[in-house]
Amino acid sequence: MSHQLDETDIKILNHLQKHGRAQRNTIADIVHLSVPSVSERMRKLEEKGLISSYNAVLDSKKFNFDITAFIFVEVDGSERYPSFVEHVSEHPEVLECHSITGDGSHILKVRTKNTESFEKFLSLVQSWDGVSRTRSNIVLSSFKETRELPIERTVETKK
Amino acid sequence: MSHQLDETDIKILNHLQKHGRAQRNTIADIVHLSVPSVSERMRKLEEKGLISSYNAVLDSKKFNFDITAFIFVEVDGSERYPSFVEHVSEHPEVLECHSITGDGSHILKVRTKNTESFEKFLSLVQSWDGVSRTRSNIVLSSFKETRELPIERTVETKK
DNA sequence: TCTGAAATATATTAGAA
DNA sequence: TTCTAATATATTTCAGA
Repeated sequence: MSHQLDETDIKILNHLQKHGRAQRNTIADIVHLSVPSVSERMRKLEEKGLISSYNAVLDSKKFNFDITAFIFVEVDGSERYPSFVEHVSEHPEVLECHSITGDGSHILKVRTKNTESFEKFLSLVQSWDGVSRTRSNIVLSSFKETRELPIERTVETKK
Repeated sequence: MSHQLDETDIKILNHLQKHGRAQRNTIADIVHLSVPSVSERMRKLEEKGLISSYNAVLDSKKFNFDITAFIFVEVDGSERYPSFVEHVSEHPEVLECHSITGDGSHILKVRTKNTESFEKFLSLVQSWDGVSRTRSNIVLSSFKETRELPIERTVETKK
């Protein structure tokens, strides 16, 4: 099944990607539609699951999360992947967990308050069943960090 | 300067991290305060910059973004970092760009529609001044992907 | 800071084109 | 799908504790 989105839907989505709490009348002005029309479109976009969620993004620095790191993990034996992923999901300091091609089977993006808590978490990861090696890259500075998708009019969406 | 957040602020922030468009009366019920009190607290949290932004998160799959990859880039000579970062910032397929410790000077998180567009972007990166090497890890599957911070009551925030 | 009541703004529903 | 008008909700303002 394939959704068809027009220019207006794209504009609405692009505005919501940047302004998640935007009011319907603000969006109505932008797309030159009435408020009920915008409401109806938003409802459909949400219903179809095109919008996964709305989130407030907090300022990491102001909450004293000083360490961001990428950890490459080599988990030996794919039969151990599920238990690894389960461990990961229990730890909120893990912002991302992906299985990847190339060296290492998984990459984690981790955020902690300081080097001490990072080191502690790293040790924990290394203690998990199947974890044979890790390699960490600590972030020194971040220039861009977003989840905004570059969607366009010509984009055909599916499923 | 140091902010002092109480249990109620934390609850509000945690709810907004998961439900960015939550209404004030819903939050008021959760924290057992009146709506004006919740409004006032939200206003302050935003004003202090603790909340950086509110965003709608779109479903990558439904928009046919099939490729997510991490690219390690080695940029030779730190005097070339600024031009590299500038290039990066012009490309919306780059979701993240960080300078890091260890091998490679930067890591990019990139999202494209398909392998073709990824390959094209990778070639472009390799053509930028100062880029001497890249190493890519393509994401096979993602188990967790969030920007939610694990904030708690005891957290002392600063600045 | 908080609350409740009033005023205002925003969102939803109904009905027609 | 869209609109306008009517209704319902939500938010803000403000007086008072």
